[in-house]
Amino acid sequence: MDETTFLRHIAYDSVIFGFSGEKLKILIMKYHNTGLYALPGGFMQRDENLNDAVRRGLRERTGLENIYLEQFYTFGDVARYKPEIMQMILEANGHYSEPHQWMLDRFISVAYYALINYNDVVPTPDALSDSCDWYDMDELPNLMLDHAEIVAKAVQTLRENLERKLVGTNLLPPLFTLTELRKVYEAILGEKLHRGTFQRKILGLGLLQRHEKQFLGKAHKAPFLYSLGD
Amino acid sequence: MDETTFLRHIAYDSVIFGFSGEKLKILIMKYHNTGLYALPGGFMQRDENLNDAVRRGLRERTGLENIYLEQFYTFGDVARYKPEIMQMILEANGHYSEPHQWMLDRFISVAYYALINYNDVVPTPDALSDSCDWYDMDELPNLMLDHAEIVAKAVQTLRENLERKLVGTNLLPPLFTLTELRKVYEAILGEKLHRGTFQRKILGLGLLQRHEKQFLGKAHKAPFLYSLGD
DNA sequence: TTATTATTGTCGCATTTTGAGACAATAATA
DNA sequence: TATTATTGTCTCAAAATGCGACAATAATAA
Repeated sequence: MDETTFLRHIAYDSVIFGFSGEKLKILIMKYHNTGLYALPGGFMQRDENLNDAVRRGLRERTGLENIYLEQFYTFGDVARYKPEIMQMILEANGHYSEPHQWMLDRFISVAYYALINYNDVVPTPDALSDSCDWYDMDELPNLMLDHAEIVAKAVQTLRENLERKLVGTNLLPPLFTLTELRKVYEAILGEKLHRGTFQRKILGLGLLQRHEKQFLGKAHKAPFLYSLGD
Repeated sequence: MDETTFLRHIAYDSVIFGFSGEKLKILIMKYHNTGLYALPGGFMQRDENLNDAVRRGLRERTGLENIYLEQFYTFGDVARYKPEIMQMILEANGHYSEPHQWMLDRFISVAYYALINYNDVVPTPDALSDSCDWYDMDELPNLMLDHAEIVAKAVQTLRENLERKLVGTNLLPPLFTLTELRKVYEAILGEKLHRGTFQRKILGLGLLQRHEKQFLGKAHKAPFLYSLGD
């Protein structure tokens, strides 16, 4: 990780959303011996597309390829330049050496959000952090720098996009029921939706394909499974 | 303009929209002796907020303060790194010296669009360019690098935001008629809108204040003037 | 075998929103 | 005083939405 590999002043942060079946969750990292919580982020290699750098980081953190990813804002205030915080993180990891000094300079951060299937992810911390865990969206720890603001803007953008694209399916397995999809919408929007109306609207888009029924051994009618694309 | 003033690798580009009364227009710059057309852009000072850097550039180019400004995407592909083009621009301006070498490095560009009142702007070129003029949105010259893609994404984002916010008024003077506002919408969306329906919807938002009538000396009923905010 | 339970797919109806034409009002001109 | 072009507003049909209802059904209990 030397300064000739990466572009100076440019970082990215990612808000990684997952859905547990009930609540919307976000992947948060904790740095060694500092008590600092942060969004997963990283730097851009000199010969690498910005989007590819983010995908590379997500792959390392989640093990997943082909993630649904959307860039939503670039944060560039001077106020987010706090070298003493990065210094603290580096020192807590035993990095006092010259090759890391470039990380103490000012950065702007391009922010992305990702939607992934909660169940096929094993969160993996990076070299500087000792954990990488799911947190309920409404029970996040105190995040460093402007990361709380980044999360807020991610949620806002996700809500706006939810009404335009059929995006919620990325938080579910390939086959899902309409009730599961509705619960995703409810978790994102933070409100209950009428079952009949939701069903009519989603099916009316003509974007879902119906498959065989899902028998869960429950004492009631079994729902159909659906997948994206017809 | 030396390399210690600005952050390396970071630029911005702005898509500045104006409305002539009929068509949507964009401000385009032409570089001296090169035949190259480009969006107005610039660099970020080391002690400056990203948004402030863009406002500074807009002020220099249009003379306006308090412009409606929206960040919409950050372009970071390797393919947009073409040092020979910047080299050509610098040489055409007689800048062969070391202090400009940092401009030949790779840049990512944060893109903004601005909505301004066409009538109170005198476009002003910068040091490297010899003109700065309005072009009809559907008659743009060939733009350098990925600037055509930037314009396309700006238009797409503007259309999406048009339905959410009452944003078209920024392209008009403080007082305007509903017909003028409708023509702005039609120019942005690229389609005719029904007069009665448009009027009902806009007034139904309750965001416009009605003022005295506008008498233009035309042989027909005079329209009311409106302003934003009640 | 038959009733019970919980949930699903879908329908119907009232309400709201939207699309499109119509018509009187009116500012200037003929 | 009639004509012209455009405005503000209305009405009616069509489409979309909100919300409850009801039969269907998969498993369990009686």
